[in-house]
Amino acid sequence: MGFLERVPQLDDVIARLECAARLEELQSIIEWLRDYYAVDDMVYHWVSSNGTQYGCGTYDPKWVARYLEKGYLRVDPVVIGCYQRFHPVDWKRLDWSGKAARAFMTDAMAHGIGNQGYSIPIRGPNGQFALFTVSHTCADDEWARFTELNRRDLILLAHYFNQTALKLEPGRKPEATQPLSPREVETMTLLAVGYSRAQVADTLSISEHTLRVYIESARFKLGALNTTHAVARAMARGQIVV
Amino acid sequence: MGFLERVPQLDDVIARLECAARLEELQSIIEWLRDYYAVDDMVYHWVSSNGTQYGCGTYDPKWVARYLEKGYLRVDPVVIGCYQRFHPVDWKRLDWSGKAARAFMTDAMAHGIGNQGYSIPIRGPNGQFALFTVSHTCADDEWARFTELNRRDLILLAHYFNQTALKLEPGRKPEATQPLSPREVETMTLLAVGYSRAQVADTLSISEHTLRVYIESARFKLGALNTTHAVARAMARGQIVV
DNA sequence: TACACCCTCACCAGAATTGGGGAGTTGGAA
DNA sequence: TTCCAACTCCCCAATTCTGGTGAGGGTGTA
Repeated sequence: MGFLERVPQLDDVIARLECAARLEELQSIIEWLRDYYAVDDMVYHWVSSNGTQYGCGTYDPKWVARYLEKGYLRVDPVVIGCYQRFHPVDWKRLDWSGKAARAFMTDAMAHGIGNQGYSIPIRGPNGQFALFTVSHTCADDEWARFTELNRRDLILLAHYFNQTALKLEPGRKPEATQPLSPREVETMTLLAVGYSRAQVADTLSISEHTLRVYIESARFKLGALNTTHAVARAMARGQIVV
Repeated sequence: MGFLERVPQLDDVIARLECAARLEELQSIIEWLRDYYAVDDMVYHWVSSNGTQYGCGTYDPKWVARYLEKGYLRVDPVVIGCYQRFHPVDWKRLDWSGKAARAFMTDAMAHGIGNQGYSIPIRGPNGQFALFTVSHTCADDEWARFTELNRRDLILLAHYFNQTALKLEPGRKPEATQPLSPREVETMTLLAVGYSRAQVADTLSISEHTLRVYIESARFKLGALNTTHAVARAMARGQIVV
């Protein structure tokens, strides 16, 4: 029935990804894929809401170390650009203006990063954000052909890499997200869309005193220091929909 | 090179999706897919951050109307469950306890919704959230075989449906996201992690007066009514990373 | 050279939020 | 039944936030 049932190699890779019991295994899989596609580099990089980072890929370790040391995460136009969009994006279409971005690019080039790149952003609840990137050194038209041909492979691979990485994420369980009660959810939601406490209380037809109890209890459950923090956490954890 | 280059039918559907110039075309494509996979129903449903909803699919219009009228969006365990996870999920694995959920299920059954279902959540920045769902009436083992076989097709289709829907979304352009200055980003970020204004000013080594200017200007740029709203918007739009 | 934007600082008064208390009802779960 | 969690209401005082206006120096672009 399925479109894809006749592609044993994709099946194999996905099966290997799904069976992986340790994050280290992803490294060998991604190296295999790099060779299969005959590109310079292939990288899966994931950032969770609490700042945890994990990555596997074929970048020069020196470049990875420098990237972390320099805090390039907040400069890299690939990360910034992908953070704000959903679709796979060619590096050429990103915003490389700005002093910091250009300095970053020359530094990357000096460390052997290819002039072409294609990155697939992946998002999940709890502010999860991951990138699956392919990079290469070649001419524009050759790169266009490559991405056109392999886009769908890469989307699927990005998805399964992320699935496996999330499954194996070590610091996942401790975040025992305490569920909010319906009233607390309503309260947080209305606060997140700009209502003042008085307006929220009015909207929910309860007294402002009662409302404060909800804010307090939600704040406690979310481990937040103040109302703004509580709303931010509730959003980041996907407990409210704004 | 690519794993998938030999699957012309998937190419065709994706090409049709990418060429679509109007949301109505998605409807005929999804009907075609429903027939191709020989399932009861197939639905793409998307909710944007401003509450806009869009859907196309093969559900009975009466059920869709009832769903909207009853506000089932906030009751439906499929939506609630998928909102908090990233991976495709079988309906059987969702939490159907709770009075509201059970009432919803019997109502859905009465409207001819299948007993089996498989939903793929899709997420983007700006709180975008979409669901691609396949539903059918059959036995558990038959359904397990179906999902096992077609999971990857469905992931790709979900992706391309979402891509097209976002591209065609009418209320998308007006959201001219005004970029925040570095200081404004720092301010919003620190507020989002629970710092008080005094703490933020201290951390940034500026006076609290200055800090207020940033908050005010960020609030203005974000079109926010207060600080909490500004932080929520900055987060939802991916302008700060918490 | 303008112009625009960013960063920095200041004043003031009113409005809103916050941190502690305590207490009663309801409905579902053990 | 008993217990717990959720929902509702109330007081008070200190702290914090908000809204408006003004002003100077730096940097980069047109």
